[in-house]
Amino acid sequence: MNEARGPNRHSGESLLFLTDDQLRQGIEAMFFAYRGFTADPDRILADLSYGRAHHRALHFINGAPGTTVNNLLRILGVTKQSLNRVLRTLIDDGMVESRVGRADKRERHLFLTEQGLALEQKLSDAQRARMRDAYRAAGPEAVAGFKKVLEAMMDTDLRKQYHALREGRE
Amino acid sequence: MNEARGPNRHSGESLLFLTDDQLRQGIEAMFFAYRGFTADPDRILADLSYGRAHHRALHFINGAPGTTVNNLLRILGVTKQSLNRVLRTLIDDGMVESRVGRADKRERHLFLTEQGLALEQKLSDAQRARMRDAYRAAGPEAVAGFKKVLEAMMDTDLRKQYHALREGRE
DNA sequence: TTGGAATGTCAACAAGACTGACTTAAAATC
DNA sequence: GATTTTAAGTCAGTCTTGTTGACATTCCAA
Repeated sequence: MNEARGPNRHSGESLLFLTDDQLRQGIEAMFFAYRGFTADPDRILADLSYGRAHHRALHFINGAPGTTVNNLLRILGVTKQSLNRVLRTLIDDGMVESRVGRADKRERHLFLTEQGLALEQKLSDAQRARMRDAYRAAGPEAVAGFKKVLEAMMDTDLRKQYHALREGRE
Repeated sequence: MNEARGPNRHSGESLLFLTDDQLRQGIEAMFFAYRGFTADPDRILADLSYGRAHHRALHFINGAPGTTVNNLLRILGVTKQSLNRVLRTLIDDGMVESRVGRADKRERHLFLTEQGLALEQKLSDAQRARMRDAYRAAGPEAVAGFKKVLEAMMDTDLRKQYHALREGRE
């Protein structure tokens, strides 16, 4: 509405995607998409009396086996008290194993047990299935754009961690 | 790794974006990007002893002035008790006005007050600024792909609501 | 007029985040 | 060798935001 007036007027078609309405639409798309993004694992977790926090821990321990508690803390962006509660239940339930560091005995290195690996698989299968369907429906070019925008949306330090994770897997 | 073996092997480059590793990367991108997405308004809200729930309510009331409580309930996907608590504080603080319906007096129509409008502006300015920077950095084609994938990721009913909101603004 | 729908309220509860203070053990530094 | 710093864990308390369940009110409609 009123694209020719107001502070967001623009000369050519090329900037249409930067109007307030377009940005607002993007914000709502993020909101609704994130709901979908978490919906499938949330359903599985509810039956196990686990929450999203447990999923996140499982996900990142799986992605970087042997990671330390401090490392995980940085990635998840929560306090150690908050993570500890979640980690405690996962260790008690035999999903995660905590091994004292060899070089530095203060550190605890975290690993998924077979059981933990199975749960992580189950959760990420559900999440990947939705991701796969969305990717397939949108096509490879859209996926490239999707990642490009998401990456640009991250905080600088989070973007670094995102890249560090990728490199660790190569 | 091992793209030529395993259950996710593929014949051509065109499907590279559907490997488990690629999907995992997309999942992490969503996680980190959503953190960035909420970071700026969260900082503003913290000073006002409001939370994300207040922001969401303000956002959607602003986008559809006069909406009913039930309507908002559907969009936000929370229980009325949960919304009511948030709405109560916003009404008490003079951010939101609740008017009894004219046609149906059971319904309450929700509007932002001037003060509420100002706060919503402040919050969405911060969020839009990040969105704008990300859009600008990624370019219009990437933005188109971004929206395409996000939309495909939504639940069917949420996608309908997303479209309904867009149509309401035209 | 009676049933059902929309709204609101009270109470209780849980997950998951937070802060702050403190301990233990080990490593690093002076 | 003594001191400081770091990593992890723990205890206690708080806050937000979500949940159920029960119940009252109002009002539309069959």
